Parts: sequence; C-alpha cells; structure tokens
Amino acid sequence: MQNDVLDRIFQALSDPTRRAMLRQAAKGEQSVSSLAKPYDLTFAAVSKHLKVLEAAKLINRRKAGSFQMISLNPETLKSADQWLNFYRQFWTARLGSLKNFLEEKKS
Amino acid sequence: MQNDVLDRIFQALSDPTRRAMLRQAAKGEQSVSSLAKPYDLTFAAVSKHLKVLEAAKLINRRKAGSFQMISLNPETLKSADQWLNFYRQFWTARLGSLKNFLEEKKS
DNA sequence: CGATCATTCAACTATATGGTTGACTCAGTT
DNA sequence: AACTGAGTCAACCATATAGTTGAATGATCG
Repeated sequence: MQNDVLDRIFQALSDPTRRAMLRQAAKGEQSVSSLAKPYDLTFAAVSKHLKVLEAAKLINRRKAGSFQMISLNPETLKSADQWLNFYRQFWTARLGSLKNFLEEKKS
Repeated sequence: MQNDVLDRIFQALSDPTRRAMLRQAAKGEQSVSSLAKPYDLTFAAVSKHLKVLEAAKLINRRKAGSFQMISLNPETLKSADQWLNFYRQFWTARLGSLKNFLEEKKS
C-alpha cells in the first residue's frame, strides 16, 4: 500500500461533495447527470470531482452510449480501513485484548 | 458528526508526513522536536503540520516547561471509522448478501 | 444532415496548501 | 542580565484545488 495511494484516497474523501457522491454511487451504478442532480454545481465541476474520485480509484466508469455510468469501487476504501486498523486499538476499550488480536493477524 | 469535521480529518490524513507524525505520536507523548527529527523539514513546517493535526483534533498538546508535548487523540479517528463503516458492507459482504442489500435499497 | 443531449476540455479566477526564511517569545542556563 | 534552546508567527513563494464560463466532442434523434 503506497503512500500516494492513501494520499489520493484521503484527499478525495476530504471534500463533502465527493463524499456525498460516493454515497450516492453506493446506491447503484448511475449516470453523471444523475449524480450531479442534488448539487448546485456546473457539469464541469461535477466532472472534475468525478475525475478526483476516479484517480483515487474510488469509482469506476463505464461507457453506455452517450452516458457515462459511474459505480462505487469499494475495494479502495479497504485501504483506508486498513490504515485505520492500526489505530483501532487506541480507541477500543479492551486495549490489551484487541492489541493481541491485531498481533495475531500480522503473523 | 458534522461535515466539516470529516473534511478536516480526511484532509489532515491526506498528507504522508502528517500520517507519519500520527504514527509516531501513537508511540507515546513526545515533544515537537522529537516528532520533527525524522523529517527534513524546518521547525516552522513541522509546526504547521501539527496545527493541521490539532485543528482536526487528531492530536492533543500539553505544555511542559519550554516543551510542547504532543499526544495522539485517537477518539477522532473513530469518526473516520464510523464514516467508513457504511461502506464496509460493500467490501466485506459475500456476494450474496451484497446483492440482497442492493435489492433492498432499490425497492 | 442538423439539432440536441451528456459530458469533457481549456482557460481563467480565487483561495488553500506546503514549504521557506527571519524575527519573535518563553523557559531554563550561565 | 545575557545566551541558548524550543517552538511559533508573519511574510512570502509555488503549486494545487474548487469553482466558473464557453467552446468542443460524441452519441442519438428528428
């Protein structure tokens, strides 16, 4: 898991519009216009946000005639989750036992 | 959980130096200089990174004489984890249950 | 073919970000 | 009181980001 991969992921997630778009995409594959509808943004702006999400591999695109169909690529979020995993021990109550659990996972 | 809280958290996490600093802070409370040591950066730059982490509430500061002692504030990462939690179903589910989930959402 | 819809591209603007240098503050030392 | 060490602040620079407008592309429809 390279650094710049996480850079892109977290950077993409740092924008509320993009997080909302991801949430929308999670409901199922849909066109760019459909994703754009809830926002008071130009198509160009939406297009840019999608480029950021795509560069971070958080979404997939598929051409369907004159439409671009967007879908969630959940695998990528797994990387973010794995990064967080290290810290989970610090906020979980039973510090010792979780830590042990994590140690086991490593081996 | 406000939007801008997540904005700050993910934004703070999008920089590799800051992620490394967090990792270092996780080892235990330490001074700014101690955190700065591994990086080829000026103190001012380190200071800025710490401000970003502090604004995101990812770290705590404590004054100890002429030192600033920095420690991890893991509670905040819990928010990021909770945000991710929604998506966990998409990568953990065996195909069958994911399919079911999507079917439910549609209706 | 020409019009239209869905979307992207290019150019531009404003603000944010990550870095630097140099002056400054505060605490402890000599 | 003067010096040094730890760290911050202010000003500045270069690049990135989020948005706009307007022209361009490409598929579909009359």
